[in-house]
Amino acid sequence: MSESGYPPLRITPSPVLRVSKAERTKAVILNAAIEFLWMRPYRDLTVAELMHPTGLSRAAFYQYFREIHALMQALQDVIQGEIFTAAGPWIEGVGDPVALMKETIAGLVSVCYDRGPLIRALSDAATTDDVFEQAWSGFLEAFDDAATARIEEDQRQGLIPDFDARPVAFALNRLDASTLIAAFGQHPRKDPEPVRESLLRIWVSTLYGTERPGNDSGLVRK
Amino acid sequence: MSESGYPPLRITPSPVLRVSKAERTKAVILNAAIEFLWMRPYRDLTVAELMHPTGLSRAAFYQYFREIHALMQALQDVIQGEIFTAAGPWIEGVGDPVALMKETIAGLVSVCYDRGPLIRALSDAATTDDVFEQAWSGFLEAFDDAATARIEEDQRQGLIPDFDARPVAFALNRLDASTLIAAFGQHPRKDPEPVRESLLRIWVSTLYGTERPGNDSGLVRK
DNA sequence: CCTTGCGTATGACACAGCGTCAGTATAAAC
DNA sequence: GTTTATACTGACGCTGTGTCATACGCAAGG
Repeated sequence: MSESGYPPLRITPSPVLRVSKAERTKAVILNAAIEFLWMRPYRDLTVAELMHPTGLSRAAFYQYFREIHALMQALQDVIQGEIFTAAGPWIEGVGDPVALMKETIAGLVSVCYDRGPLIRALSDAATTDDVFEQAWSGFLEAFDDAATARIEEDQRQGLIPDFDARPVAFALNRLDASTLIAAFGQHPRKDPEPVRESLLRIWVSTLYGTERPGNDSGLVRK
Repeated sequence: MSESGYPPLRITPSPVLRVSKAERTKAVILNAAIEFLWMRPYRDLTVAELMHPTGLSRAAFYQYFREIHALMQALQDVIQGEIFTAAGPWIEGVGDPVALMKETIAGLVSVCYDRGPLIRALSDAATTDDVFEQAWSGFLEAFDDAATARIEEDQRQGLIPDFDARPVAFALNRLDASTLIAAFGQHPRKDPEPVRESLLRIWVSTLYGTERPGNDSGLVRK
């Protein structure tokens, strides 16, 4: 996991040749935004301040993004991918669901620790524009769908008790999002280990029953 | 619970006589804000639009509030009280902790349903100003302290398994806050019943163990 | 009935940030 | 080296903020 003080992400538009100037400049702006949002909150982001370190004019920004939320959208696209990937094991995996859960939570905590302030910026930006708010909650809802499906599947297999899956999935996803953002969204970030343990405890207790002693849950999926 | 379409809260400065004009005018502004935020998001709130229905000028606003976040602070003070009261049973109560939990969650869901859009406005406003952000997270942290103390007390009595209480309390509080705001923060609000059930399920499974059949948990506090 | 005084309210101002546009510079194509 | 397309810019008008100096209105005192 990256140390505080340096932004952990860098947009590089195709390492191999033949990239239009436009694409390169867009990446420059995106990286300036990442740099900015790594150290300072979204509310301080203005087009002028964003563009200053690039040496380009304020107006140049509008060549590449219709407005600041379009830039946030681009940032979301990048981070969204990382998060989906991290969540993969429990969502799609086969085998002991508690072990998969463990893996997924660990991955989520790791990504959110590494990207914390950026993710917080996305979440903050979502409250300031109705279109981008849609995009952000669309992202969260995609998780609701996935978790709901996973829970219902495990209910069919008798691994999870019978309850209305969607609102529980909804609540558990909000739990993750807001806990991770609150814990890692600003400097200094909290210690990730207790966060990981708590989230794991809550998910596992809620879905697969409480207090499993060993590493092996005794449950197997599929 | 109040029906959608009408703001559920009204500031009335001392029903009995002898109230300065200043206090009355302040209440007028506060009520205008409540009315506004009941139907429209925080991002649309401007001083001009806020003051228009009061018949007063924009400048008059600054006689009563240094800026818009001071008004939000005043709103927070009102709502914070309601929420603390609702949470009382589990935080301070004596007896079966699962029953108390049930009561507390029901109270929280009820208040947040009734005040949903206003609470969301507070939470949105918190991202746009560093001073008010402090105030809002101070409110949440007060809950962390209370829940941590409650969990540790129940751990001492052997009602809750031994784990690091604070991060779990932290996570469960973020769970409540963000789930309730996401569910009831805009029109149309979600059906409160499934939300209540899910939150209860998660809290109880995590703290007092899973799957208690009857109404009586068999546990007793104190 | 007319002043005086104080609390309340206002129009007008300077400032910050946004998004646009007509026009200029620069790179690419030939 | 000229033409053409692309990238970039300064300057403008607009919306919203927060702060003045000034005006209003109404009670108490002359």
